[in-house]
Parts: sequence; structure tokens; C-alpha cells
Amino acid sequence: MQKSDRHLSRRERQIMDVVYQRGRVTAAEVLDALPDPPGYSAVRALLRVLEEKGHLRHRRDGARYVFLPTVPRETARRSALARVVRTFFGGSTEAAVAALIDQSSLSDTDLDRLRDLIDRARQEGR
Amino acid sequence: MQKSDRHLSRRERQIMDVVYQRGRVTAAEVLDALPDPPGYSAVRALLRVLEEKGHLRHRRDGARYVFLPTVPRETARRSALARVVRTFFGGSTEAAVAALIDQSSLSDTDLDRLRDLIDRARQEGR
DNA sequence: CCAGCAGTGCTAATTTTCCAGCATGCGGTT
DNA sequence: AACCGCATGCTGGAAAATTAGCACTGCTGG
Repeated sequence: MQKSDRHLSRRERQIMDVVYQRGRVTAAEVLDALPDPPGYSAVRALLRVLEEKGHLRHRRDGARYVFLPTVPRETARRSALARVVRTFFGGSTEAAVAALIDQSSLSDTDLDRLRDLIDRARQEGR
Repeated sequence: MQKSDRHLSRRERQIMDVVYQRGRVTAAEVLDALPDPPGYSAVRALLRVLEEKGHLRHRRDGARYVFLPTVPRETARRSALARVVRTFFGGSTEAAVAALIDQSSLSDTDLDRLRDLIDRARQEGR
């Protein structure tokens, strides 16, 4: 699974990013979400390839296709986070969390919620 | 800058991952850290390309080169996190932190430290 | 000093990626 | 039912990526 991730080409990765950002996409949506957008046919070709490789599946919606990821967003999230933690934080989740909190401007209520979350994690942990 | 990130090819990305994981690398190190490793010359060629594109620079160390990222780890971290948050968490840092805490087994002391961190963020925030 | 190993620069060719154009099919609207 | 618009499938080929091979240079130990 993650092996095929590594195998994604530049465009394929860009497209998968769009897919996970939106949840589901049509060819047209991908087209205008793409940086340095190619032609319409190019996008469709890529989508087909991604489907062949097993990263996407599609449903019919009227005349057009709507593409969905085969790997659920939830799972992809985990891998993505794990990868970042491993690559940039030497595997330390704590450091990653710290960086996240540090670099983002969270409101007090957000911070409160996080605190609750941590408290709950402590509870469950023991 | 982040635009050139998007332009990284598959191998180039793999190599940059290794670079950021290790901090600094030699061609040999990259070679055995790489999945589906190519030949030695291929690695050196890629390293040279990455240097031309401005992602790496090198120092001489005895007979061999040691490659370093031009963009400091710290900065790359931020972009990487920001990208994940945007792509998989709809831009919600809070959700990302929650997922991180949730999916990793942090010790009580780790959680305590995070709590402190949050408290400090609150202080500074106001 | 000089042989041998290790590392580098470069080139050329294979492989993969990437894309546009054309032919076709579905759907709804009159 | 016939037309029009939009979406798809596919094919051919340009462009980029990826790789191996070869020639050269710098260290290092005997």
C-alpha cells in the first residue's frame, strides 16, 4: 500500500492531494484545483491511471464520473501524519504536536479543547 | 519555493525525505536508505540535480561529499505540517493534533509536557 | 612514492510520465 | 426522437525522469 504511495508520480500525487482535500472529485474539479493545470484530457487520463493502480474508484453521477479514494481518508491521514513525524521529528509525536501548536494560532477555546483531549488520553492510558 | 516542492519527481522526493530524516547524507547513505534502490551512479546523478535545483548543497568531507538541505529542517517541517493539515484536516490544526495524540501512545509524562505547552501557549496568546 | 580503493562528473540511452486530439456515448431538452 | 452539450476511452508521441557505464581525481596505506 504505502509502497504504491512511493510510486506515485508528481501529477498523480497532486491529484491524490486534491482528492483527499475534497473527499470526492470530478475531472473538472481536479482540473482547476491543479497547479500548472494541463488539458482536460490529461486530467482524465491521469484519473484513469490512478484508478487502474487502485488508488481511486468511481461512481457514475448522471453523465459524469465522481472519483473517490479507495483508501479511506482516515487511513490516509494516519499514514501522512506518521510519515511526517518519522521524517521531520525523528519519530517523536510529542515534538510534532509541539510544533503544530506552536506554529498555529489557536484560540483559547481550541486550546481548552485540546487540554480536555489530553486529559482524556491520560485517563484512558492508565 | 513550495512550488519547486511540487515539481520534485518521485525519486527526488524520496531522496529529500532521507535528507530530512538524517539531517545530512552521503551518496552511499542515500543509496541504502532508498526503497527499490537504483545504482550508485543514479543516486549521485539525482543528488547533483537536486543541488542544481537548489534543494541541496554539499560540503567536502575528505574524499566524499556530504549533502545538506538548503531549506532548514525547521522550515521544511512547517511546510510539511501545514500541507498535511490543509490536505487531510480541512485546515484544522486542532483536528490534526487530536489525531496525532489519538493515534500515538504517549506516556503520562509526555502528556504532561504537552499540557504545559498548551498552558504556555494560552499565556502567550493573550 | 605509487598502487588501489573510493568517490565524483558526465553522457547516452531506456523507461516512465504527461499530454492533446479525435471518436464515441450518455442525458436531457425541445 | 433527434440534437446538443458534456463526459468519456483511447492512441500516439513529446518531454522528463531514471539509470548504467566510463573516465577522471583525491585519499591512504605499504
